[in-house]
Amino acid sequence: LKEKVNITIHDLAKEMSLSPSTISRALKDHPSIGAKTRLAVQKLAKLRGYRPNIMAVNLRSQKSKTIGVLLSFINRPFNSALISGVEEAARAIGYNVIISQTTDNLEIEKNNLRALYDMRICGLISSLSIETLDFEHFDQFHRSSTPVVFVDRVPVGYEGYKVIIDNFKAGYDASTHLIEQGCKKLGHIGGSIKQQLYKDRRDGFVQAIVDARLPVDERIILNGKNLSREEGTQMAKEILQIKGVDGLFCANDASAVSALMVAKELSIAVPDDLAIMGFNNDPICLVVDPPLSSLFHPGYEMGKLCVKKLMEAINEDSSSPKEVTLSTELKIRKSSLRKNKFIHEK
Amino acid sequence: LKEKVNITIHDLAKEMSLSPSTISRALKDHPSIGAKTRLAVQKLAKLRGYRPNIMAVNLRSQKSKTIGVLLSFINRPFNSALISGVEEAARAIGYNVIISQTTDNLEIEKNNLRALYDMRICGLISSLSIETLDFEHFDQFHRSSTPVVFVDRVPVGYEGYKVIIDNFKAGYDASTHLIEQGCKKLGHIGGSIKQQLYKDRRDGFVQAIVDARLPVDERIILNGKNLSREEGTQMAKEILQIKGVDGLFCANDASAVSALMVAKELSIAVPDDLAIMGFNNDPICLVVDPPLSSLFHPGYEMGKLCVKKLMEAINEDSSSPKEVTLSTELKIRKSSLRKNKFIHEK
DNA sequence: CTGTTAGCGCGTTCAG
DNA sequence: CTGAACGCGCTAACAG
Repeated sequence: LKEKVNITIHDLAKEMSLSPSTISRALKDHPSIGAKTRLAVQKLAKLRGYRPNIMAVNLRSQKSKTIGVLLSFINRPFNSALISGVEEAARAIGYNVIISQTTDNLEIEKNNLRALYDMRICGLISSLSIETLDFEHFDQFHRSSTPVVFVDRVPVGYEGYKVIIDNFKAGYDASTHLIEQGCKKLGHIGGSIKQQLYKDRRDGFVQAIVDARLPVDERIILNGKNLSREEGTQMAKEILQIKGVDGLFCANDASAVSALMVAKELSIAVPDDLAIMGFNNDPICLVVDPPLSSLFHPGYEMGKLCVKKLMEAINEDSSSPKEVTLSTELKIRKSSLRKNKFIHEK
Repeated sequence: LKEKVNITIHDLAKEMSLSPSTISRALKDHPSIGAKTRLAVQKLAKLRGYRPNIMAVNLRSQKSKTIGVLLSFINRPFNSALISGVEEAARAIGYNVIISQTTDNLEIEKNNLRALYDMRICGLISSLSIETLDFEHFDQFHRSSTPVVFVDRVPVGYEGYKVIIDNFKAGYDASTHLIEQGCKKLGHIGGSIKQQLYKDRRDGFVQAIVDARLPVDERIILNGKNLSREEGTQMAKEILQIKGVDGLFCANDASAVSALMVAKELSIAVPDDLAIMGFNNDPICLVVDPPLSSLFHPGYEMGKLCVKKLMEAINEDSSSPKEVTLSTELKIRKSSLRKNKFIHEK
């Protein structure tokens, strides 16, 4: 019943009394094929609804035109924006996208990486799981010359392709903004120091305080594990029980929102008694009350850029730098705005 | 330099002075292979790091162990939760997941569907683009006996696999709740009536009003196009300029949040002067002020269930029904709670 | 300009 | 229990 639903070049060849290779060449505009046969072949192919068998093409060419994406959780605003950018850029140039999530578990990361390797993906885009400290499970790709682009959470000291932001500068800028708004005693809700990017945000934060000749108080500079809503609540409570904290820089928006809520519970006025900054600029920032200041972290653009870098690697185009640092942008909203309060963003 | 990074059964065969077919059989525990050779082969395979070439396996077996997912936008809370569920369930049984987004554009939907077809995916999970009214571009999968599971936005009158919620009931329940809270004049911000699910939500809403012997006022029952934040703002303004509207049921959370903001601008007290209900139970519901009541729409679970249904189709297991309707759940929060205000959810 | 041949790596007949 | 041979569908080298 499911007869000849997928026709092959052999079918066309037989029907036209030509050889399969002629069909193959005609379909891909090979110069050595005459215009009349070429057009005739293409016409019949279209008529019969011919579609090349990609599994055969892959086997033949030893590559798959498929990009693998590996990251912690698909359903997080930053990650899903990243994937969206990857998908759009990849699709536009005829590549497919296979996704894989680690749920921040190293064992799953290893297993899924293996599965992607087995699929013979032509390139990998990955952000490390929070637990990942060594990276030898990525070596299989290097050994088989499959390009890898790391994004966001990247290995320390890695020399290959990277698409990142300047986390130190972002942390510095965020804190400087708080200081400019008159904050004197700054706290920090940070992520796992296993990941360099959280260290960098923290270091930038501390440097800004030092540069402003303000005191650094280690009791209110905390680092968590996964920066969940719950963890944010806990850390905010811990920080806010210290007297006089008037500014708070959080390494993601979820924890910043938690801090906002804790402040509300404790009847601490935001921003007047406590100015708060988040990180990522998740959609959530615009709907909390007061709207949350944050650092725009360009997920979608980073996704598109990852694909671009991957193509440079595949095409062995070394004219561009392997490491790209995108700029973040301070999004100032009410949660941190003590002066010039007329500034208002929808 | 990239010498023998991928070893094949031929390599193993040569090394062990056996034939490739013996290796092949030994590796998959074929009963006709002796225990000693079988174990020896498996040991060497592991030692040499043998990995089957999936492209060859696919070509040989004419199938790919890859599930295609096609939906509007990856970076929307409901969709990314769905994808997350699909990925986890698929990965657990050794399937890969290819994603594809239509950006609610019919032409892109057709093109991407074609790309998925060409990949010879073994099953498709799809939610229709908002523009999609006829579905013949899905026929290619039916013709090639590739199972399709529709989810959420499903074709009208489709007889095959479907994973959905009861949108009529959800709309009815939402409105009934508003009525129970004392609302007398209910407005509705609805989605595109091109999609049955938005019609159903609206119909349920209207039915609840009728059943309560309250008047139905068409001027405050609107249907939009994409239910974006902006559209929500516009429709909310239109509805709230009619006097006496004291309840509002919105077909998604984005538009409900917009309505909340419009109410705030117009100094309309929520919930006392206006009770608001959203739909989907996006994370955003918990952080707006007041917290937004909504209908829990189980994206993650629906994703897992889609994979389950796909497997039933692939295994030709017809013992389960093709259509599954998951139940939604009313999440009552402050935005709609006029009575029993002590109820409180974190 | 076109046809023939060979092989990508695997699984699966059919022989032995 | 094991091996030889074949073909999945396509493309590229080698003829002519």
